[in-house]
Amino acid sequence: MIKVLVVEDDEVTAMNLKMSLEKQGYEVVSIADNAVTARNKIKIYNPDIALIDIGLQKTMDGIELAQFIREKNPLPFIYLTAHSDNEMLSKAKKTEPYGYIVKPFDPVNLHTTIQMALYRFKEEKKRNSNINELMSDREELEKLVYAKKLSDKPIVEFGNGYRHDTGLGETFYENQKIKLTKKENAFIRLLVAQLGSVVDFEQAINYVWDTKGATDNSVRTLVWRLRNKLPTDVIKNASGVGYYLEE
Amino acid sequence: MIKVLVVEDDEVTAMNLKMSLEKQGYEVVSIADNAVTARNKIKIYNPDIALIDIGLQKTMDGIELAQFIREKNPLPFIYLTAHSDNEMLSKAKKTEPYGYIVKPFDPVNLHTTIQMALYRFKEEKKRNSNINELMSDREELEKLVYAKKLSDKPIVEFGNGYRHDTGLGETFYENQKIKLTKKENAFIRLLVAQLGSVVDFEQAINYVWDTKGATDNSVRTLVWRLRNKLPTDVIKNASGVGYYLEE
DNA sequence: ACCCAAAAGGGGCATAATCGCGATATTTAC
DNA sequence: GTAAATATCGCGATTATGCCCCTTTTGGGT
Repeated sequence: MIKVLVVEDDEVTAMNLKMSLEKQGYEVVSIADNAVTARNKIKIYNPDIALIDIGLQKTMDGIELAQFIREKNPLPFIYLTAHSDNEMLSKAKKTEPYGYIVKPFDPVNLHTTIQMALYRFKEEKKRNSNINELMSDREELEKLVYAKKLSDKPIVEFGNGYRHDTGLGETFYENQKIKLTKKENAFIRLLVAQLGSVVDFEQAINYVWDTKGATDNSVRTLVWRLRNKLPTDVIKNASGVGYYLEE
Repeated sequence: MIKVLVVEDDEVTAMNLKMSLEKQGYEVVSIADNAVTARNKIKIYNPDIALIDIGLQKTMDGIELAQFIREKNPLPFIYLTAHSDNEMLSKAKKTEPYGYIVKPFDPVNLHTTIQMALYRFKEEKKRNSNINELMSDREELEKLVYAKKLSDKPIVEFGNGYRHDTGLGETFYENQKIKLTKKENAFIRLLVAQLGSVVDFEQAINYVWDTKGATDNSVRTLVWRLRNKLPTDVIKNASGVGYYLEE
């Protein structure tokens, strides 16, 4: 049986609604006379649909209640109204109600509107879950692309048997990866980027070191360590200038 | 001015509607007394909204007209009805009308219903274009993935005795499945996808964690837990860079 | 909605790796 | 030949990592 929550502060209207609904086979789980109560009742009874008097006076009006429902507890809702000024209308339409009934209500109209609202809600839910599926699909793809570090950046060859993958930022000698530290890697990247020309000290310091900077000797030490890790002698020195890679 | 098409075969009702609408500032571009005419009028006048008598007698009834509108010429439409049996109701709700008015209509109700319908239609249109954007986004990613042939190699071997099933997302050591948590699995997937190169911290965070992100320490802890579950030492560290799998 | 167990996050500290710098040897440029 | 530039090393400082523990968050089951 379809569970209906009635939110209406006029007792007479509320009872009329209740009777009319019950006669048509609906179950009125509760009647709330204000928005706060309504929120609680929704949590407790988990109704299938709510009929909301748009002109509730206390604490929060019907429109705010509808916004709460949209955000926190999706549920189809139908507005009940006695009259309607333009301001209220423009607010009400922003909540995209599932139906709208002008008092005094007609029982048949009530039934029809509820049925339509239930149907639309069901369909929208379906559509939303489809959309969510698509979204998570898309995210997975994005991650896959990211994981593979998809890049059309080139692989540069140098020395004799060296390969540097610009995308990965890694260096290989005869297809063997060379394990380097962060700064060593950075320096190699710089040398590769400048393949064919000399990297001077200042350039190296600016590129490899951030903020603090370093001395020329730091660069020399770095080169020394790097040379120890590279099987062959590919890092050449241009005396008085800097370093370069053998092509 | 908002252009309204009235589809109504009872002349008296039609004229009443027209007058009421015009008094409220709408422009009634045409009145059709049957569905076929209505279809043509829609093409000619391109109305903003249609009011459809649900009980049209000739050729095609209002419901079928609504279906035509949904499929061929999107437009918000509101049903008008004098009475409603259950069969008609169940058909009508499947077309998800933008509004529903019981005759005899109340002018204020008419206005309100039209405003709500127009608003909802506009919002739905926006949402749909967002969805379409997402879909085409996704398609492009898919193309990229296929172009780079990323989704190949269902089973990857590494370490010495490790096997990772890309499809299942499961990892085995000597044919023994290793039970891992969600994040552990995600990290392994990333390592496998990057087999042969280093996964840096930033990449790990982006891939394994969603939105919220994580700190480097989270990654380290994750690696630590993972290493506890793997019988041998296959996850290597590249100091200052990240982690990689032993091939 | 509630509870409980598993999973995840993050702090702290010990250990390990990296880095910077100075001292000294070696090479290079002229 | 000599001064400047560079290579080489070792040691202490700095930084990164491993490891463990405790707290918070998740997620499944009733």
